[in-house]
Amino acid sequence: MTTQARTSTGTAQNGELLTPISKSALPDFTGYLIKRSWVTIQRDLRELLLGFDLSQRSMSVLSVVIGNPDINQSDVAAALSIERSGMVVIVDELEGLDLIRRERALSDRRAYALRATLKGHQLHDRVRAAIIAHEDRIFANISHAERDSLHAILLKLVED
Amino acid sequence: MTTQARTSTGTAQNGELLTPISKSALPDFTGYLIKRSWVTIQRDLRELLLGFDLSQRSMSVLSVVIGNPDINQSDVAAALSIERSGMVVIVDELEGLDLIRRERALSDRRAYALRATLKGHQLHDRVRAAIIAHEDRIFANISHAERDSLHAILLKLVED
DNA sequence: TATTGTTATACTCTATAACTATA
DNA sequence: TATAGTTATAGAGTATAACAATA
Repeated sequence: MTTQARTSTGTAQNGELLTPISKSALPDFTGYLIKRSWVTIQRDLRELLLGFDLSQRSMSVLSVVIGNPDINQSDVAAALSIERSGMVVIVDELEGLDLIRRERALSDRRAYALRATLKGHQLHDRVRAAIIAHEDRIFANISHAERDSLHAILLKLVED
Repeated sequence: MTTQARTSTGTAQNGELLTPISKSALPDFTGYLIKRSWVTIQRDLRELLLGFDLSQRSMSVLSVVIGNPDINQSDVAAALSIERSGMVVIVDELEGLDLIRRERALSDRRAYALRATLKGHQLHDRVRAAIIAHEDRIFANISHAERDSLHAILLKLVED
């Protein structure tokens, strides 16, 4: 059982990264490419949102609340495919930052009617612009046609 | 401050799901569509791999080891963009299932030379076939041309 | 000094169950 | 009975730091 050793280290002598992943079956799977893309994007996005005191989830909630004034927490959770229980801390966070408010729903005294504050709207606009710039960076080396195509295909995929 | 209540419940009277996410800024971001796609794919993939006693990470490691015989743990970690420390439990798991073996590297007594067993190769082939079928299901309602296009664009994106 | 594998730790995210007040 | 919000909890997954053996 003579086990021949590899050149090790992960960086070849010329300084170029050797990525043995290309020699596996993984790049054949579109699902795996989607995962890797998301990891890359997420890393940059997290940094960006940190500058606004936002997490990815809280930005998503803020965006849905702005698009759907007086929506309640359960419906936001359903829209984002997250659990109702997880909404509490996110809404707490956003309320603490004075970005949204929990108004009392008139027709149902169990529920809140979520609404963004002026500050919430203003921050959302700024973050939106920052994310557009971030995506321009991420997709810098693929053409506009390819980018549009990517967007359209993913939209169809997500819509089921 | 008259807060008009919404129709609530998340499912309209006709039984159709109302997804207010389409009324937010989120679907404008390709990054968010990638995230949602990954969540959808991952849910199905997890179930699939569970039937083989594999996690997503352990399947990835098995695949890289098979594609790069006698690779060491650090290089696998680098290829998959995960931490070296996280490799330990994954390799333990794969070794416990008799899918890969930790051989001693000849040239470097600190490192292991990872190699898949016969059982590992056979399982990998079966899982690979199952994932291909899984992706056929996931991408059932988009054309082959679009699917090829999606794959090519994501490949370019991941490669940097 | 630097690197491999390892352990411990912590932090985030997610998933589940149970409770209260309303419906 | 069922639902909205809440709390507590446990499980993943991930990231960091430190250590022993070896380079």
